[in-house]
Amino acid sequence: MTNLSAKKYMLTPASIMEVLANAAVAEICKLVDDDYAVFRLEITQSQKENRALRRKLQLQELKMARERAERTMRERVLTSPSSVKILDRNRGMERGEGHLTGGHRSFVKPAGHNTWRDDQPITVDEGSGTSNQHVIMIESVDAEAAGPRVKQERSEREEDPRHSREIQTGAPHVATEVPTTTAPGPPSTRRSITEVSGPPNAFLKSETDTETLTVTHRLLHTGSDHRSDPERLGRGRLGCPSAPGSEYLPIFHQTQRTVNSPGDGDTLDTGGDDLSCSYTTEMDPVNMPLGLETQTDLSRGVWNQYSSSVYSEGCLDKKGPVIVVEEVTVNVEDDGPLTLNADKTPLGEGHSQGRDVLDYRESLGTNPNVATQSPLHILRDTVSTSMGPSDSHGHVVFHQVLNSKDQRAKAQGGGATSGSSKEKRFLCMSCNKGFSCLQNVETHQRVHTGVKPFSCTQCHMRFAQAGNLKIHQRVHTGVKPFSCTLCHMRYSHSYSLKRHQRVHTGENSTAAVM
DNA sequence: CTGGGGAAGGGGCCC
DNA sequence: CGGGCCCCTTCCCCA
Repeated sequence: MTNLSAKKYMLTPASIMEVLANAAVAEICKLVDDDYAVFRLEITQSQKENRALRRKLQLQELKMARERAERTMRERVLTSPSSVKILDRNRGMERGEGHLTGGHRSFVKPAGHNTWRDDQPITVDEGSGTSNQHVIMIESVDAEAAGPRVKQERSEREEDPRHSREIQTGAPHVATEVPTTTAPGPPSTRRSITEVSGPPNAFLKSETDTETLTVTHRLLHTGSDHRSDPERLGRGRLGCPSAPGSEYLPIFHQTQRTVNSPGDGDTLDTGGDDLSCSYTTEMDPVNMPLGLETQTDLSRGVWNQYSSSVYSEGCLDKKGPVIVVEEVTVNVEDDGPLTLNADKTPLGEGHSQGRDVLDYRESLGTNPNVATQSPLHILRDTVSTSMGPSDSHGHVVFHQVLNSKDQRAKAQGGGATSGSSKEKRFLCMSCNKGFSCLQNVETHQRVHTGVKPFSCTQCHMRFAQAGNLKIHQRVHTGVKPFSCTLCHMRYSHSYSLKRHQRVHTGENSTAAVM
């Protein structure tokens, strides 16, 4: 009774849970033990079978070796033949010594044959080794199945990690051959660009490397790689698909978009009767005239390291990754690393406009260079409450990567922390310059990226802005739509006219003195 | 002074 | 109505 009462006393919810847990554990243990016993039985049986087979094999090989030895001895005694002939007779399939390399031996020889070779009393082959017989057998099978060339390629691929990756992914061998045949022609250039966009990893590597890398990249992204799908690239206004985690440069996206943009066509029409200027966004590392030097350096240096996490593929120009931050407090440190309060980023939440949201924690965690090198981060404060968890005390420290132009731009624009900060909701992460709308900051970021999507086919000039290209067209067309009302002077630039008119008004002289 | 490129601001249109 | 995008305008700078 005392025991019972004690038990009754112990039957608290905790004790019940404990009892149940113990029962469950016991049951699980029992199941595990049963299964384990079964498995162990099977394993022991398999091991027994293995041993038996191995023994049988050894015996058979021993028997064959003895027979061979006896025959060899007999023939030696009778005709003193060469060992090669002996081998030929015995095997009937001599394949030449060239294949009997150590590597092949090790490649095909079953590990279990070591014991057999150790026991092998036969040394008749004189150099080839008895184990080579097995090698030859297996090689012959391989050779007949795939051919010598295939075998050679395989051995090469085994040395090349890229090849091995292709093998793993089942990639056609064609992929590895593409780079070797690429010529610096337009098609290859386009393709190279496409690859580049993927990873800034491959960004401005040689086309060969780029291609190879891209192929692998695509293979690794099968099924989810919408970037390589031209139809999925952005077109039109809403053409920039959100591609979180994408690794392709937006330049492609830009290519698709701008080429098909009716607005650009209008621009060309209004700009003149010439349609010579294409709005292609091809990034030709070779032909890229001027501004891309910056991009080249950046890409070579550091961009490629963070591209995958930073770039929103297809969205460099149109839509960079956006950090949506509520009530951001911005502190600018010239050389300090960028840090971002992780709580500020609505991770996993798409932007209300389908924009990519950069997981800054991940980027920073995987690559510290992200913060210091990415010109693509746009910091945006928003009043949206649906953006995910965030506290209202964001603290962002930017790292400035400023070249001379950036400095100038900053001087002009005043940066995010100066001027009409209320209006400038969008910040360039590279120079902290604030912009009133996202489009402007996206255009601005071409300053850092060096992306010039608009190219003139007549002189191969490239421009980051379509309007500048249009104005540039007047160089070729000779159109000077701006004429001075006070003199005969005509100008292609509106501001040139305005500047000229200062001459008439006398405003210019004072400005010059100042 | 002029020619021309780079860059930013902003308006208008469209969805 | 708001946001996004296109395009024009404006300004700066350099050769």
